[in-house]
Amino acid sequence: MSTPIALVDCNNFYASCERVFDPRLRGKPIVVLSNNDGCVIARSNEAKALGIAMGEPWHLCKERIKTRELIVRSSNYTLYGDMSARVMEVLSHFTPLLEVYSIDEAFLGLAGFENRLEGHTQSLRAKTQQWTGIPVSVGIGPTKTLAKVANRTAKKTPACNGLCILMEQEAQTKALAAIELEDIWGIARRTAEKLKALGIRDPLQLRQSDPKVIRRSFGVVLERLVLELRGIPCHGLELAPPPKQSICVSRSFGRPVTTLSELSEALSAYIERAAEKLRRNGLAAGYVTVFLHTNRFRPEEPQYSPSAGLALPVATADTASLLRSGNEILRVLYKPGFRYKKAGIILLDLIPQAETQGALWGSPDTPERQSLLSAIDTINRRHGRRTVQFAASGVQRGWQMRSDQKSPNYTTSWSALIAAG
DNA sequence: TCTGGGGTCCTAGGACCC
DNA sequence: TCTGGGGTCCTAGGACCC
Repeated sequence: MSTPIALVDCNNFYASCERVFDPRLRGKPIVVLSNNDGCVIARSNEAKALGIAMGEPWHLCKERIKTRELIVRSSNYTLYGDMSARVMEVLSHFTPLLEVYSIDEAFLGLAGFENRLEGHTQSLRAKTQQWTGIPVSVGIGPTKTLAKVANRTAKKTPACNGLCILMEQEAQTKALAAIELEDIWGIARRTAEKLKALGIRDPLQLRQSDPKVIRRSFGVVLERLVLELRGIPCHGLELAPPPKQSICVSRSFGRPVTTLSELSEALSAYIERAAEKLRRNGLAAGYVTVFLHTNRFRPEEPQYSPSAGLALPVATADTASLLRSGNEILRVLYKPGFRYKKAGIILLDLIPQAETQGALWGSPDTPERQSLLSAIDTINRRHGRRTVQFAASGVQRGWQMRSDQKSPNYTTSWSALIAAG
């Protein structure tokens, strides 16, 4: 038998968190709203029973649902993050093989528990509820995809008592027969439409289809999904969180914004937050992207959704540098005459801050500095953006340079560098 | 009037290098 | 000097997830 993988998922996580801190909410319909109280992002079972959909715009929902019972909360991510950490801590007592997959989900490797899956897991559920106040459901299968299916079955089937085990093919077939293509992890509307157009209408047909054919039409992602449905693991547990590749701060505006100065004010606030995130993670960014959006829910209005990026001469976590670059991009993107509804900043090319020992920003703008920048730029273009990690020791005379393993030619000589550039 | 925010991975094509 | 193949990088866009 293959190693069982469990998916532990907190039930109605944000709503359950609110309940932990306000027990009067128990048994009542609760919804939690997104930023600007824009739309519904969590619902208690009682709210689901009222027919409130995930992601439903709140302004439509409150027109429709007239129940005075309905309790509404704005989201409180600090609280949810804290509760999440507590839940994960409890789960770590039940296996060393723990992958924190999202704020409310974890994959657990259950090697060694094959003969007592049910007892071990029900004990895990009881302890999590007892120690954190958060109810969880568990699905178990030989692959992550089947564990996801099992978890969904556990939640939707009261007789499951919060636990569904799909280690045998017969049980897998039964569970897959009861769901739609769109219920499978990794399949959303577009892919489901395309599959159905090719005659693959349900999960069992997908499981039977030829992985190589699927790969040609849909790519490697769906090929792996077919294999996972057959019980062949393609996605292992990631026990250590992978390093961040990007940091994004974006917001919708409460009302449309038209002027450059208002956009700049908003964007600058986002950049400051992004720079704080960078520093908190001990990272520096080498590339900055800015984007704008008009209101996509107003197709009758002129639409404009530009974005542009800028490579920085040296990776930095300095707020002032990032502000300068971000606003420079914004001035290029901005066109008057549009009603902007959203803006954001994305920081990319993240490297550990320890690798940038200084910055060129503070140095005098001499011709020598210009030729150094241009030489580095050329080398980085040729060998990859991060080939030359630039380091200025600031007060000391001259510049030092470092290279990472990608660099074929390591040098500490500036004249050699300029010649190479 | 009112419709979230923060991510990842993959693909495809062109540029460039060896 | 010519040729081809293989590889990486870059960018934009699509699709999906929680």
